[in-house]
Amino acid sequence: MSDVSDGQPHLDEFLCFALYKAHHAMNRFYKPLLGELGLTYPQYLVLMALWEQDNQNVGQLGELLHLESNTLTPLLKRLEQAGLVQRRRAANDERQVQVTLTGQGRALRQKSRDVSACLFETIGMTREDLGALVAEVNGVTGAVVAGR
Amino acid sequence: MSDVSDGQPHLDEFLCFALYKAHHAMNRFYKPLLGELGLTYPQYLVLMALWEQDNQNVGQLGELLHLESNTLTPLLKRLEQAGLVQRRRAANDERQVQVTLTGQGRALRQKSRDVSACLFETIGMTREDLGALVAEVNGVTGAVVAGR
DNA sequence: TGCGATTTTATCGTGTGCGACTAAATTCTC
DNA sequence: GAGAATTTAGTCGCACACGATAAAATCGCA
Repeated sequence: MSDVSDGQPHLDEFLCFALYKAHHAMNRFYKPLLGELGLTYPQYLVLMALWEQDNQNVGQLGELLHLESNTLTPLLKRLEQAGLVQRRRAANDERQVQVTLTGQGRALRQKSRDVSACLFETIGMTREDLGALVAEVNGVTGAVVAGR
Repeated sequence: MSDVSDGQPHLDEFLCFALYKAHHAMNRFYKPLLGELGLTYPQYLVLMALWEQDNQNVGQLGELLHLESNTLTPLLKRLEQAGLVQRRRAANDERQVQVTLTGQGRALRQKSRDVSACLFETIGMTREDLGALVAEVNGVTGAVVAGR
Protein backbone atom coordinates (compact mmCIF):
# COMPACT_ATOMS: atom_id res chain seq x y z
CA MET A 1 0.00 0.00 0.00
CA SER A 2 3.03 2.26 -0.02
CA ASP A 3 3.93 4.51 -2.91
CA VAL A 4 7.49 3.90 -3.88
CA SER A 5 7.41 5.74 -7.19
CA ASP A 6 7.91 9.19 -5.65
CA GLY A 7 10.17 7.99 -2.85
CA GLN A 8 7.61 8.87 -0.16
CA PRO A 9 5.44 6.24 1.46
CA HIS A 10 1.97 7.63 2.07
CA LEU A 11 1.64 7.04 5.78
CA ASP A 12 -1.81 8.54 5.91
CA GLU A 13 -2.92 5.80 3.55
CA PHE A 14 -1.20 3.33 5.85
CA LEU A 15 -3.10 4.80 8.78
CA CYS A 16 -6.55 4.68 7.27
CA PHE A 17 -5.83 1.20 6.00
CA ALA A 18 -4.52 0.12 9.42
CA LEU A 19 -7.66 1.46 11.10
CA TYR A 20 -9.83 -0.22 8.47
CA LYS A 21 -8.23 -3.58 9.13
CA ALA A 22 -8.17 -3.13 12.91
CA HIS A 23 -11.86 -2.32 12.91
CA HIS A 24 -12.65 -5.39 10.83
CA ALA A 25 -10.45 -7.56 13.03
CA MET A 26 -12.39 -6.38 16.09
CA ASN A 27 -15.65 -7.03 14.32
CA ARG A 28 -14.66 -10.56 13.37
CA PHE A 29 -13.30 -11.22 16.85
CA TYR A 30 -16.50 -10.05 18.53
CA LYS A 31 -18.95 -11.60 16.09
CA PRO A 32 -18.97 -15.19 17.38
CA LEU A 33 -18.86 -14.08 21.04
CA LEU A 34 -21.68 -11.58 20.61
CA GLY A 35 -23.54 -14.07 18.43
CA GLU A 36 -24.04 -16.23 21.51
CA LEU A 37 -25.77 -13.28 23.14
CA GLY A 38 -27.84 -12.67 20.00
CA LEU A 39 -26.15 -9.32 19.41
CA THR A 40 -24.30 -7.62 16.58
CA TYR A 41 -21.37 -5.34 17.31
CA PRO A 42 -23.21 -2.02 16.79
CA GLN A 43 -26.08 -3.33 18.91
CA TYR A 44 -23.53 -4.13 21.61
CA LEU A 45 -22.21 -0.56 21.42
CA VAL A 46 -25.72 0.84 21.83
CA LEU A 47 -26.28 -1.35 24.87
CA MET A 48 -22.92 -0.26 26.34
CA ALA A 49 -24.05 3.35 25.97
CA LEU A 50 -27.32 2.53 27.72
CA TRP A 51 -25.64 0.54 30.50
CA GLU A 52 -23.55 3.61 31.13
CA GLN A 53 -26.55 5.96 31.01
CA ASP A 54 -30.07 4.65 30.62
CA ASN A 55 -33.00 6.46 29.02
CA GLN A 56 -31.32 8.36 26.18
CA ASN A 57 -33.05 9.57 23.04
CA VAL A 58 -32.00 8.64 19.53
CA GLY A 59 -30.05 11.84 18.97
CA GLN A 60 -27.98 11.39 22.13
CA LEU A 61 -27.11 7.82 21.20
CA GLY A 62 -26.21 8.97 17.72
CA GLU A 63 -23.85 11.62 19.03
CA LEU A 64 -22.13 9.11 21.31
CA LEU A 65 -21.73 6.45 18.62
CA HIS A 66 -21.29 8.81 15.66
CA LEU A 67 -24.37 7.39 13.96
CA GLU A 68 -27.38 8.96 12.24
CA SER A 69 -31.02 8.21 12.87
CA ASN A 70 -31.25 6.36 9.57
CA THR A 71 -28.82 3.78 11.01
CA LEU A 72 -30.08 3.80 14.59
CA THR A 73 -33.82 3.58 13.97
CA PRO A 74 -33.83 0.11 12.41
CA LEU A 75 -31.11 -1.07 14.82
CA LEU A 76 -33.15 0.06 17.82
CA LYS A 77 -36.26 -1.57 16.39
CA ARG A 78 -34.36 -4.86 16.27
CA LEU A 79 -33.22 -4.41 19.86
CA GLU A 80 -36.83 -3.69 20.83
CA GLN A 81 -37.98 -6.75 18.89
CA ALA A 82 -35.44 -8.78 20.89
CA GLY A 83 -36.93 -7.44 24.11
CA LEU A 84 -33.76 -5.65 25.23
CA VAL A 85 -34.91 -2.02 25.04
CA GLN A 86 -38.13 -0.06 24.95
CA ARG A 87 -38.80 2.89 22.61
CA ARG A 88 -41.22 5.58 23.72
CA ARG A 89 -42.03 9.10 22.55
CA ALA A 90 -40.94 11.69 25.12
CA ALA A 91 -43.92 13.26 26.89
CA ASN A 92 -42.54 16.78 26.90
CA ASP A 93 -41.32 16.73 23.29
CA GLU A 94 -43.00 14.22 21.05
CA ARG A 95 -40.35 14.55 18.36
CA GLN A 96 -37.91 12.67 20.58
CA VAL A 97 -37.90 8.92 21.14
CA GLN A 98 -36.62 7.80 24.53
CA VAL A 99 -34.75 4.49 24.59
CA THR A 100 -34.70 2.60 27.89
CA LEU A 101 -33.32 -0.79 28.87
CA THR A 102 -35.67 -3.62 29.80
CA GLY A 103 -34.82 -6.01 32.62
CA GLN A 104 -33.58 -8.41 29.98
CA GLY A 105 -31.39 -5.68 28.50
CA ARG A 106 -29.86 -4.87 31.87
CA ALA A 107 -29.30 -8.56 32.57
CA LEU A 108 -27.21 -8.92 29.42
CA ARG A 109 -24.56 -6.67 30.91
CA GLN A 110 -23.19 -9.41 33.14
CA LYS A 111 -22.87 -11.90 30.28
CA SER A 112 -21.11 -9.31 28.15
CA ARG A 113 -18.24 -8.91 30.62
CA ASP A 114 -16.68 -12.16 29.47
CA VAL A 115 -16.61 -10.82 25.93
CA SER A 116 -14.48 -7.79 26.65
CA ALA A 117 -12.27 -9.69 29.10
CA CYS A 118 -11.58 -12.15 26.28
CA LEU A 119 -10.41 -9.38 23.96
CA PHE A 120 -8.22 -7.80 26.62
CA GLU A 121 -6.50 -11.11 27.20
CA THR A 122 -6.03 -11.69 23.47
CA ILE A 123 -4.42 -8.31 22.90
CA GLY A 124 -2.02 -8.89 25.79
CA MET A 125 -1.13 -5.24 26.40
CA THR A 126 -0.80 -3.53 29.74
CA ARG A 127 -3.57 -1.19 30.80
CA GLU A 128 -1.15 1.71 30.51
CA ASP A 129 -0.11 0.97 26.92
CA LEU A 130 -3.69 0.28 25.97
CA GLY A 131 -4.80 3.56 27.48
CA ALA A 132 -2.11 5.47 25.61
CA LEU A 133 -3.07 3.83 22.33
CA VAL A 134 -6.74 4.63 22.86
CA ALA A 135 -5.83 8.26 23.55
CA GLU A 136 -3.76 8.44 20.36
CA VAL A 137 -6.49 6.91 18.22
CA ASN A 138 -9.08 9.22 19.73
CA GLY A 139 -6.76 12.13 19.03
CA VAL A 140 -6.65 11.26 15.34
CA THR A 141 -10.43 10.82 15.27
CA GLY A 142 -10.87 14.23 16.85
CA ALA A 143 -8.56 15.90 14.35
CA VAL A 144 -10.28 14.23 11.40
CA VAL A 145 -13.79 15.05 12.62
CA ALA A 146 -12.84 18.65 13.37
CA GLY A 147 -10.91 19.22 10.15
CA ARG A 148 -13.44 18.49 7.51
CA MET B 1 -18.30 3.63 27.88
CA SER B 2 -16.31 2.94 31.05
CA ASP B 3 -17.53 0.65 33.76
CA VAL B 4 -17.35 2.48 37.02
CA SER B 5 -19.43 0.03 39.01
CA ASP B 6 -16.55 -2.40 39.58
CA GLY B 7 -13.87 0.28 39.81
CA GLN B 8 -12.15 -0.92 36.62
CA PRO B 9 -12.58 0.87 33.34
CA HIS B 10 -12.71 -1.63 30.49
CA LEU B 11 -9.99 -0.29 28.27
CA ASP B 12 -10.46 -3.01 25.71
CA GLU B 13 -13.98 -1.73 25.20
CA PHE B 14 -12.53 1.74 24.89
CA LEU B 15 -10.11 0.47 22.29
CA CYS B 16 -12.64 -1.28 20.07
CA PHE B 17 -14.92 1.71 20.42
CA ALA B 18 -12.05 4.09 19.58
CA LEU B 19 -11.20 2.04 16.50
CA TYR B 20 -14.86 1.93 15.52
CA LYS B 21 -15.15 5.70 15.67
CA ALA B 22 -11.77 6.31 14.02
CA HIS B 23 -12.75 4.07 11.13
CA HIS B 24 -16.04 5.88 10.67
CA ALA B 25 -14.33 9.26 10.90
CA MET B 26 -11.94 8.21 8.10
CA ASN B 27 -14.85 6.99 6.06
CA ARG B 28 -16.76 10.23 6.43
CA PHE B 29 -13.63 12.25 5.71
CA TYR B 30 -12.85 10.33 2.55
CA LYS B 31 -16.40 10.03 1.26
CA PRO B 32 -16.80 13.49 -0.32
CA LEU B 33 -13.24 13.48 -1.70
CA LEU B 34 -13.58 10.02 -3.20
CA GLY B 35 -17.09 10.84 -4.34
CA GLU B 36 -15.58 13.29 -6.82
CA LEU B 37 -13.61 10.39 -8.27
CA GLY B 38 -16.74 8.23 -8.30
CA LEU B 39 -15.24 5.85 -5.73
CA THR B 40 -16.25 4.42 -2.39
CA TYR B 41 -13.66 3.87 0.30
CA PRO B 42 -13.39 0.06 -0.11
CA GLN B 43 -13.15 0.53 -3.87
CA TYR B 44 -10.30 2.99 -3.26
CA LEU B 45 -8.52 0.38 -1.15
CA VAL B 46 -8.86 -2.21 -3.91
CA LEU B 47 -7.43 0.24 -6.44
CA MET B 48 -4.53 1.05 -4.08
CA ALA B 49 -3.76 -2.65 -3.90
CA LEU B 50 -3.83 -2.88 -7.71
CA TRP B 51 -1.70 0.27 -8.18
CA GLU B 52 0.86 -1.39 -5.94
CA GLN B 53 0.64 -4.72 -7.78
CA ASP B 54 -1.51 -5.15 -10.85
CA ASN B 55 -3.15 -8.36 -12.04
CA GLN B 56 -4.13 -10.02 -8.78
CA ASN B 57 -6.87 -12.59 -8.37
CA VAL B 58 -9.84 -12.25 -6.01
CA GLY B 59 -8.26 -14.35 -3.30
CA GLN B 60 -5.06 -12.29 -3.23
CA LEU B 61 -7.01 -9.05 -2.96
CA GLY B 62 -9.12 -10.56 -0.22
CA GLU B 63 -6.06 -11.54 1.78
CA LEU B 64 -4.59 -8.05 1.47
CA LEU B 65 -7.79 -6.26 2.43
CA HIS B 66 -9.13 -8.89 4.84
CA LEU B 67 -12.24 -9.35 2.74
CA GLU B 68 -14.11 -12.40 1.45
CA SER B 69 -15.25 -13.09 -2.08
CA ASN B 70 -18.84 -12.40 -1.09
CA THR B 71 -17.80 -8.78 -0.48
CA LEU B 72 -15.26 -8.45 -3.26
CA THR B 73 -17.22 -9.99 -6.13
CA PRO B 74 -19.96 -7.34 -6.33
CA LEU B 75 -17.46 -4.56 -5.52
CA LEU B 76 -15.20 -5.66 -8.37
CA LYS B 77 -18.18 -5.90 -10.70
CA ARG B 78 -18.98 -2.26 -9.92
CA LEU B 79 -15.35 -1.27 -10.59
CA GLU B 80 -15.56 -3.16 -13.87
CA GLN B 81 -18.86 -1.47 -14.69
CA ALA B 82 -17.12 1.88 -14.08
CA GLY B 83 -14.41 0.90 -16.55
CA LEU B 84 -11.59 0.94 -13.98
CA VAL B 85 -10.67 -2.76 -13.90
CA GLN B 86 -11.09 -5.85 -16.03
CA ARG B 87 -12.07 -9.29 -14.66
CA ARG B 88 -10.91 -12.35 -16.53
CA ARG B 89 -10.76 -16.06 -15.73
CA ALA B 90 -7.16 -17.23 -15.48
CA ALA B 91 -6.13 -19.40 -18.43
CA ASN B 92 -4.16 -21.92 -16.40
CA ASP B 93 -6.76 -22.26 -13.61
CA GLU B 94 -10.28 -21.34 -14.57
CA ARG B 95 -11.40 -21.17 -10.94
CA GLN B 96 -9.41 -17.98 -10.45
CA VAL B 97 -10.48 -14.53 -11.65
CA GLN B 98 -7.63 -12.17 -12.55
CA VAL B 99 -8.30 -8.49 -11.87
CA THR B 100 -6.30 -5.99 -13.92
CA LEU B 101 -6.37 -2.20 -14.14
CA THR B 102 -7.61 -0.48 -17.29
CA GLY B 103 -5.91 2.66 -18.56
CA GLN B 104 -8.67 4.62 -16.86
CA GLY B 105 -8.00 2.79 -13.60
CA ARG B 106 -4.30 3.55 -13.77
CA ALA B 107 -5.02 7.20 -14.60
CA LEU B 108 -7.06 7.60 -11.42
CA ARG B 109 -3.92 7.11 -9.33
CA GLN B 110 -2.71 10.65 -9.96
CA LYS B 111 -6.01 12.24 -8.97
CA SER B 112 -6.11 10.18 -5.80
CA ARG B 113 -2.86 11.65 -4.51
CA ASP B 114 -4.62 14.85 -3.48
CA VAL B 115 -7.02 12.83 -1.37
CA SER B 116 -4.42 11.25 0.87
CA ALA B 117 -2.36 14.45 1.05
CA CYS B 118 -5.48 16.18 2.36
CA LEU B 119 -5.86 13.67 5.19
CA PHE B 120 -2.21 13.89 6.16
CA GLU B 121 -2.50 17.66 6.47
CA THR B 122 -5.70 17.41 8.50
CA ILE B 123 -4.23 14.98 11.01
CA GLY B 124 -1.21 17.21 11.50
CA MET B 125 1.13 14.56 12.86
CA THR B 126 4.79 14.09 11.98
CA ARG B 127 5.66 11.17 9.71
CA GLU B 128 7.48 9.55 12.64
CA ASP B 129 4.53 9.71 15.05
CA LEU B 130 2.17 8.58 12.34
CA GLY B 131 4.43 5.64 11.52
CA ALA B 132 4.61 4.63 15.17
CA LEU B 133 0.84 4.80 15.54
CA VAL B 134 0.31 2.71 12.42
CA ALA B 135 2.72 0.10 13.78
CA GLU B 136 0.87 -0.02 17.09
CA VAL B 137 -2.53 -0.37 15.46
CA ASN B 138 -1.23 -3.08 13.16
CA GLY B 139 0.23 -4.85 16.18
CA VAL B 140 -3.17 -4.99 17.82
CA THR B 141 -4.76 -6.18 14.59
CA GLY B 142 -2.18 -8.93 14.32
CA ALA B 143 -2.77 -10.07 17.89
CA VAL B 144 -6.54 -10.10 17.44
CA VAL B 145 -6.41 -11.94 14.13
CA ALA B 146 -3.95 -14.50 15.49
CA GLY B 147 -5.75 -15.02 18.78
CA ARG B 148 -9.18 -16.11 17.68
C1' DT C 1 -8.24 -43.64 -15.11
C1' DG C 2 -11.68 -42.15 -12.12
C1' DC C 3 -13.77 -40.28 -8.21
C1' DG C 4 -13.87 -37.99 -3.81
C1' DA C 5 -11.62 -33.94 -1.51
C1' DT C 6 -10.04 -29.35 -1.94
C1' DT C 7 -9.79 -24.80 -3.86
C1' DT C 8 -11.81 -20.70 -5.80
C1' DT C 9 -15.33 -17.72 -6.96
C1' DA C 10 -20.17 -16.56 -6.84
C1' DT C 11 -24.99 -16.25 -4.72
C1' DC C 12 -28.24 -15.33 -1.02
C1' DG C 13 -29.99 -13.33 3.24
C1' DT C 14 -29.32 -10.21 7.15
C1' DG C 15 -27.48 -6.15 9.26
C1' DT C 16 -25.18 -2.05 9.25
C1' DG C 17 -23.84 2.93 7.39
C1' DC C 18 -25.03 6.98 4.95
C1' DG C 19 -26.98 10.60 1.44
C1' DA C 20 -31.30 12.41 0.20
C1' DC C 21 -35.63 13.13 1.41
C1' DT C 22 -40.20 13.10 4.23
C1' DA C 23 -43.22 13.90 8.20
C1' DA C 24 -44.37 15.57 12.48
C1' DA C 25 -43.59 18.42 16.43
C1' DT C 26 -41.58 22.47 18.32
C1' DT C 27 -39.66 27.07 18.27
C1' DC C 28 -39.04 31.49 16.29
C1' DT C 29 -40.58 35.85 14.28
C1' DC C 30 -43.29 39.31 13.31
C1' DG D 1 -51.28 33.91 17.36
C1' DA D 2 -50.36 32.38 12.47
C1' DG D 3 -46.90 31.08 9.37
C1' DA D 4 -41.89 30.16 8.59
C1' DA D 5 -37.79 28.00 10.14
C1' DT D 6 -35.74 24.42 12.86
C1' DT D 7 -35.37 20.08 15.15
C1' DT D 8 -36.04 15.15 15.47
C1' DA D 9 -37.08 10.53 13.74
C1' DG D 10 -38.13 7.86 10.14
C1' DT D 11 -38.07 5.93 5.06
C1' DC D 12 -35.73 4.68 0.85
C1' DG D 13 -31.97 3.32 -2.05
C1' DC D 14 -27.29 1.89 -2.53
C1' DA D 15 -22.93 -0.16 -1.04
C1' DC D 16 -20.41 -2.76 2.00
C1' DA D 17 -19.46 -6.99 5.28
C1' DC D 18 -20.08 -11.65 6.50
C1' DG D 19 -22.14 -16.50 7.50
C1' DA D 20 -23.91 -20.19 4.92
C1' DT D 21 -24.01 -22.37 0.87
C1' DA D 22 -23.52 -23.60 -4.18
C1' DA D 23 -21.02 -24.55 -8.34
C1' DA D 24 -17.16 -25.26 -11.13
C1' DA D 25 -12.37 -26.47 -11.69
C1' DT D 26 -8.43 -28.74 -10.02
C1' DC D 27 -5.90 -31.98 -7.21
C1' DG D 28 -4.76 -36.39 -5.09
C1' DC D 29 -4.67 -40.89 -4.64
C1' DA D 30 -6.20 -45.61 -5.09
